[in-house]
Amino acid sequence: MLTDPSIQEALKLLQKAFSQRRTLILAGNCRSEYLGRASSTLGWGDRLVIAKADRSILVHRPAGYEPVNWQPPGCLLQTEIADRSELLIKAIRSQPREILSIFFRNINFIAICSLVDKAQFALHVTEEQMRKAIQIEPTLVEEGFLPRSFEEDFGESGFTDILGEDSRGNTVVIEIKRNPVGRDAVLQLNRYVEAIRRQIDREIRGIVVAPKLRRNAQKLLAALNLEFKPLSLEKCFDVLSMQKDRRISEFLG
Amino acid sequence: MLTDPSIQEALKLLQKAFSQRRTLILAGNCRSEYLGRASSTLGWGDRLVIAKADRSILVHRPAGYEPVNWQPPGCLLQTEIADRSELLIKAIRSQPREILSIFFRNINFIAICSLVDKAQFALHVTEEQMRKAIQIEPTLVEEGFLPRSFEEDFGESGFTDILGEDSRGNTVVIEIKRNPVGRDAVLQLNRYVEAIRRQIDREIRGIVVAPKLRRNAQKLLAALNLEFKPLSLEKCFDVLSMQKDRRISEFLG
DNA sequence: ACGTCGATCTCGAAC
DNA sequence: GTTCGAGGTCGACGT
Repeated sequence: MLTDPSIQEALKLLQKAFSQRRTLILAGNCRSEYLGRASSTLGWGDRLVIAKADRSILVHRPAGYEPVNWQPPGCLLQTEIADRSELLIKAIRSQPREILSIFFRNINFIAICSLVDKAQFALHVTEEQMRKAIQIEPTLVEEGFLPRSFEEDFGESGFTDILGEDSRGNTVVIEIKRNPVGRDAVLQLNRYVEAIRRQIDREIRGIVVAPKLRRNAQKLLAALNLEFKPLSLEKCFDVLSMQKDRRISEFLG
Repeated sequence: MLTDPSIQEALKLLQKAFSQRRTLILAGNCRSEYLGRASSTLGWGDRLVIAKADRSILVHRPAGYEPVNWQPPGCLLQTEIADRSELLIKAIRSQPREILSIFFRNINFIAICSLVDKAQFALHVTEEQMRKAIQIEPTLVEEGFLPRSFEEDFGESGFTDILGEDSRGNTVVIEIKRNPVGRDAVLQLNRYVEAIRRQIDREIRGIVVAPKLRRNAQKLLAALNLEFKPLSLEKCFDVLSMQKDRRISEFLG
């Protein structure tokens, strides 16, 4: 940890941090250039730079969620003195070829630390989990629904989320979305249904399962003769936690 | 700037930072919970928390480009003591309703600073700029191409990038992509072309303009009777900088 | 407010 | 390696 270091002191510390694969936090006045998939320039201003142990690097402005410049994990991190008085950090990626250069003319502080984080991140109620909930409890779609397969491949048209049959034996194609459904998802489902119609000469129903159907997609859905089944994330969560409880009680005897 | 502060010291500093709308950087051992559009939990580990003056907050693990938890700008930031010995940071957003809770049991350091950054960020050669380049130099599409309108609305099918005519007076629909084109973009163009065919009973050509056409999209393109015109970002950049030079020389007289 | 679309998207999984 | 779809996507722009 250094406060108001000279460029020379900073250089030494950064080289140490990079070679030892430690996490670096740096606040200072800098400008930056990026050249690669696109190109960008950013003039002088106070920013925060974070270089992680996995050799990813982020440049954050004092506002906004997203970094203004960055390089993904695995890049090559270099540092040197530029123009005699500026500290230059270069982050180079080779595939695709991209270079980020950050020039500092003043440094507020540098912090170097070794962070240990082995914890498991768990995100609940994703589309995958909605599918599992339907697998456990097919009536979430409708009474008598019978799932036959999950993530079926249909060649150039991609995948359906669930294929099954309704109580009358009709083929049912299901598209699951965790977010309110717009035209995109309806068209996507339609492509699957069309692809299956080309293969099977039978009655086929297409159902979008999601928390909500957007108003602008309603007409399209009707025009394509598809259906919508509302399913809340809370409901999925309930089904999944019930399953979990059951597994625990089975385990306990 | 505080190193190894007590929970009480940290609390005071954070409350000051939040009320004064300053940038906060904090490294420590924490766990977190998120509930909102989805829900997530993350166990104990060393992480970096950044709370900005615009009341956005990021939680970074020691690896990866993306924050593991976050809250976008404008959220409500609160801090308190939880379970007698833990520092709790709550970040609450109301639309949509989302709550992020971060519990610290140890704090390595806290840095608070006022960052000033008025610089303009300039990103070069986006799709918008490719469109401008074609507007300036229509032969980038083909000899004799005549742009008629840009970003034309076609109701439920969305927008075309450029509408125009070729040298024989045929209507031309153009879809611009800055990245290699896959099936998605081809299908998107096809939707536009179909939508126009429904309105106009004339010969219509659909052209995808992009740096590259992916192999998997070639068959689909041919099957739908659409065309591909390669256009590199460099070429667009040249045209745009030439235009800029011209504007400067016009300005100089 | 909602809807649409681009992004240096990132990330992961499947092939 | 490439390709593809999901994301608490974010952010910008339009209605």
